[in-house]
Amino acid sequence: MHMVRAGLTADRVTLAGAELADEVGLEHVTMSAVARRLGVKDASLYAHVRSLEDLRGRIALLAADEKTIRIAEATAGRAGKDALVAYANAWRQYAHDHPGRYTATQIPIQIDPELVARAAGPRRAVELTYSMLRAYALQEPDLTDAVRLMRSTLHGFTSLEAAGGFAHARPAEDTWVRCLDALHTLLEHWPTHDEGDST
Amino acid sequence: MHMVRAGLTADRVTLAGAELADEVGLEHVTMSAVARRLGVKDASLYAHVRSLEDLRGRIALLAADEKTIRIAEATAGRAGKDALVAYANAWRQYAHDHPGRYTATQIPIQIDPELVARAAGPRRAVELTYSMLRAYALQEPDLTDAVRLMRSTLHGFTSLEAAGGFAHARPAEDTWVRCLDALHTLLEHWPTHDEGDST
DNA sequence: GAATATTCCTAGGACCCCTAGGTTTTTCCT
DNA sequence: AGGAAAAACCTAGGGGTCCTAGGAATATTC
Repeated sequence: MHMVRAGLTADRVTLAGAELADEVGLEHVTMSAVARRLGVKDASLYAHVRSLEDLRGRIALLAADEKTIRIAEATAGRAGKDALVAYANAWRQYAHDHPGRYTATQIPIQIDPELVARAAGPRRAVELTYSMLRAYALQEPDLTDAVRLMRSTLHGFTSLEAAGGFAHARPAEDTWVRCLDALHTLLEHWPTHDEGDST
Repeated sequence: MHMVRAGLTADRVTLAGAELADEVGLEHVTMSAVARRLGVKDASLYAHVRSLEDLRGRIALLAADEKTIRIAEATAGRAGKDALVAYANAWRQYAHDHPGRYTATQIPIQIDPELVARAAGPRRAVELTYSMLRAYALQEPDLTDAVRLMRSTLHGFTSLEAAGGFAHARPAEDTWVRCLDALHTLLEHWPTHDEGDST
């Protein structure tokens, strides 16, 4: 007659939501569905998670953390083009392995600031990118611009690829390799400007 | 006593949905909300639009058309870096002016094929990109790769920018200009490979 | 072992998607 | 012009979702 408890926790709820997102897509992650997966009534989740919006934010933070860890492991001990390729591949691979979690990172975020503060992922990710680009010896503000270009390109590519944006004519994989080559060359010959515009 | 009709049509419903998306975000575009905006009961919309999913698809196609037209107008009569900058600015400006419509173009699309066939937007967009890059005299498959890199970078940048991905330290506008410079130089010095890898 | 805090539940309101079938307006045909 | 046919819009309602309020069962703490 002992009713055994499910042992819920904010993290366990978030994880269930993340798994569900990878399986059926983030837009189908609902309170009811997560509750069903955990063998619990939907109302029970609200003791651990403020709202569906909140749950989505937590999934996004989880994904950011996981992605950062993967990139850190992949780039450890590498430098220059080696590091660049490892960084980019880890990014893309994470998006492939966890499509639902990855799309969670794209949503215009409205997350509890207190949560964000505790999550090391995003901050760590920026540091990683900067140190990965160190080999190219760029000076500020070019370094910041290069970081942003990197993130834009990687995010754009994986995002378009996931949405089926590349027709089947040429394998996305081949384009990916060439784009990394191109980024590498670009970073080596970054067009530095004198601050004064000639207009 | 004449009940005046709203004069609904698939296009008018789509437009109302698109406007709503820009105002309150695509995720808040609901059948009921669109119906309210049109002064109509939600059930009335189903005579013109198959479902909410269908409506979202139509908004995405509308956005693709509009964006393509803007880019076409902006790049008309330009070539080389001029054309590149005009193309990219038109893209980014559209995303700024119509954030809801723009995010509609990002969703992994599941649209009625018959609708897609009638919409000239996407096809036209690809042609535009190819002809814009013609000035750089790339040969296939480099041309396709360059097109994909362009789209990835532009989409990634505007998407990250919209999501608030760039901290306030350096104005996004400045980074944007530098990125366009970088893309231009990259396209001029595209790293062509001999087909055989030396491994 | 009793008091307290926590976990999970039931009940229910408000909203949303979508279908079925009826009523009113418009269009079309002769 | 008048009637038939088509289209536009409605009401009614089932089933799902999010979320709150408050109650019952289980852990935890002293």
